[in-house]
Amino acid sequence: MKENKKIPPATVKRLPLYLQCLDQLNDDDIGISSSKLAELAKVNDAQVRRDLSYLGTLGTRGVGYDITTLRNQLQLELGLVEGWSAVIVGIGNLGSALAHYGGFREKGFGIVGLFDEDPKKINSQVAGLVVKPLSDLEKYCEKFTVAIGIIATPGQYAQGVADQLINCGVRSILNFAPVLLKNTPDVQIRSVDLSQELQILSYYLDRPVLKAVD
Amino acid sequence: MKENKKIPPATVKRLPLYLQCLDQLNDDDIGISSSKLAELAKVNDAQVRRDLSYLGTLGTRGVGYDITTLRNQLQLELGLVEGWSAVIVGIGNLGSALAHYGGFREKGFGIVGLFDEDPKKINSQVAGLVVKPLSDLEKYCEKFTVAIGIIATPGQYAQGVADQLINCGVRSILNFAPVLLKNTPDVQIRSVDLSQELQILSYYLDRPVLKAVD
DNA sequence: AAAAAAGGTAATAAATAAATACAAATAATT
DNA sequence: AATTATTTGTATTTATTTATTACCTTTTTT
Repeated sequence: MKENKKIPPATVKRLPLYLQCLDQLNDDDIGISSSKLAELAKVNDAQVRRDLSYLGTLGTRGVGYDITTLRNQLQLELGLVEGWSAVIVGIGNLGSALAHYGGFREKGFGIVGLFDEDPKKINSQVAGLVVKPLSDLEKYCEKFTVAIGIIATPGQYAQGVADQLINCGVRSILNFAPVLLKNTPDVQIRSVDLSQELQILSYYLDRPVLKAVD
Repeated sequence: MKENKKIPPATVKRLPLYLQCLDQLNDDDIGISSSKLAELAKVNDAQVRRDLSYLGTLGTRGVGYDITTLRNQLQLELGLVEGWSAVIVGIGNLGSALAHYGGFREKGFGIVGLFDEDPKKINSQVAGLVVKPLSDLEKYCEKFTVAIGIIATPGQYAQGVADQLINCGVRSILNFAPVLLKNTPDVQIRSVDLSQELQILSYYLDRPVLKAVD
């Protein structure tokens, strides 16, 4: 099942998970079996093999998967070797936390700009970058070919910021503001709503036996 | 379809979304139809009706849903009126941002304690609370009947913290550390991995036509 | 009285996940 | 060298979950 680029969304969602599991292994481990990886990722072992088969023939029968090869292929498929540039808009507590978050750079994403409209924040330094006004956004997007916009503004500004980002050619948006952004063709939008996550947990607080969805 | 408490996980996940959509309406709106709500939440209108039917017979045929009733029922079902207490462990940039985040209190969650092991952070004030060492966790959990633990530590400490939380009787955990926590019976664990979200976006950067899963 | 609007729900379709099975390749053992 | 055990890759089936369609009922409007 090679070369066909239609990887099911549910599989795509698990690929970063597999990558994470590989990172948790000992440095001296050289190979891993589908059953071991399945155990770490808490999924079925046949599912691991099926998921990975979408990336090509990576394993060796009777042996397992070479960890380095597997990691490389996962990174390649996820586009983590392209060195995508990202900007963060809204440098409050959350935006600032995101700017400091090491996990982004580690995975190949470079934060190249921080933006805010608050005069008190503009020109201040956060995580080694100078916060700029939104009017500089277009300039930055051109200069750094920004691929990803991260929105961490209060809800009421999020749609406006999204529009500006899209206008500047940004095709992927990760939204932390607690609002639903308008869909735009050819633009991928993912939203993480912290309080919604807590609300889902809250539902299951009364019902500890039930099983939640990821 | 009343009284039966088996609401499908996919539906539970959408309930906070519906609540959010209601908040975006004008104050003078009194009622809403399933099709209007569906438009706001970007789902199918029959789905809205089916989802809401799990909460009982809330609407009126030919009329629609009364917004106040709907909001109350959603909050009730999600347990947002119980006033759950939560603690945050790991007061770095992200933990600090979470402590300041107003959305939690707004939805009825009270952050009653902040914990960290770094001596430089212990006894410092963050968002009006004093950061305490983990050794105080048990005391707090008893005193405030803490229901939810939020983990914002570096990955390597997350499992240990989770174990301690569970040990103190906490039954729900929201994990921001980039690791998979062990499953424990009767404990609900939700993980938000910021870099995984970005990785999923990254996959679709090359393939703007495909549709991602939530 | 008829038509339009809107919820509730049964039935169907689609997507996802899980399980099974087995051929093919490799490694270990005898 | 032959046999046995292991493990991937994949086809097939089955089950489960989720989403959509269709239609009936109730209410409001004309």
